[in-house]
Amino acid sequence: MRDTFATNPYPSKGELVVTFGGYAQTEPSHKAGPSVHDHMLVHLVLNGKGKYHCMGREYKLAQGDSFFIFPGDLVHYEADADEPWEYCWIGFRGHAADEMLSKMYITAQRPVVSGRSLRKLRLLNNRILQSLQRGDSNCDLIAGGYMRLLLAEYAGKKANNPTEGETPSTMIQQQVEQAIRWITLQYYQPISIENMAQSLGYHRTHLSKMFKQHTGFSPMNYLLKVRMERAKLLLQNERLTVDQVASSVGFPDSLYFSKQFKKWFGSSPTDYRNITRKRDPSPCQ
DNA sequence: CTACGTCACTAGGGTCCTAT
DNA sequence: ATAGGACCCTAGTGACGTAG
Repeated sequence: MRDTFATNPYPSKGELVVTFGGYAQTEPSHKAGPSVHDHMLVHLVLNGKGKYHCMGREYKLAQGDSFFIFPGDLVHYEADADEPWEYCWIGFRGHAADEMLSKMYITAQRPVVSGRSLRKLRLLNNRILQSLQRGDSNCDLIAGGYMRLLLAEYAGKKANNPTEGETPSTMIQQQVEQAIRWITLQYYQPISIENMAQSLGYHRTHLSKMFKQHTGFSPMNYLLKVRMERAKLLLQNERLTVDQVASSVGFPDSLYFSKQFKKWFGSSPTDYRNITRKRDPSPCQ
């Protein structure tokens, strides 16, 4: 099977909507991220090995394992150098998805699921991908249906609830997670770390230290990362000017935004837009 | 020992302005 | 739209103190 990517051309505003899906046989040590997503993602490892980093923890994954990515969480993952993983993924959103996952105890603190039938998971992933590739007016409905079956498979016979041996997340971890949520919800507004620390009930200095210790990023860098990832997505919308994109991600000054964008990605916003336009002339292929 | 606050210092983020 | 320079202020960080 060749590397594949398909988007849902008619995404509804339903409670559980599949937005895109894909398949890839990665190169050795291939890296994705660190990045923040504005939707949920589930990856199923079909073959090989890799590592997934989420909330400051590392998870080693192999065939049959799945990992979830939650909106607003900074994550990265990497294929094994000797046995790079082959995986498929589904992007989805909707308030029901959140609820379903938390009922299964699948959270940012417990993002990995093992021990489910690889055959069934692979089949459902394929069905979702095929329905997106067909791209007809029913694909949203069909993909959404298969997505429910997929989540039911993850729910499985035995719940994914915490085992006794595992330690619950500490107060500090919870505060850092709260700070991350705060940033991902407020990134489009002018944010001061002082304000954020105050609203979370901590001293600015202390919060910065905790944040860096748990995420590897300073709060300011993390905020910048969230903004830049979001800007990259918005730039794919041809109807938005650079100025509009800048103000949508919390930069009142588009000049300063351009500088930061170039510093972050190595090309200016307009260059980036031109490059992606050339590379991917039709958004839903 | 851990969690948190305070202080002082420094790097660089953010803004403004001008030029292209 | 982008680049570059100047300047001010904010954020990051290390060292140290305090409370439980």
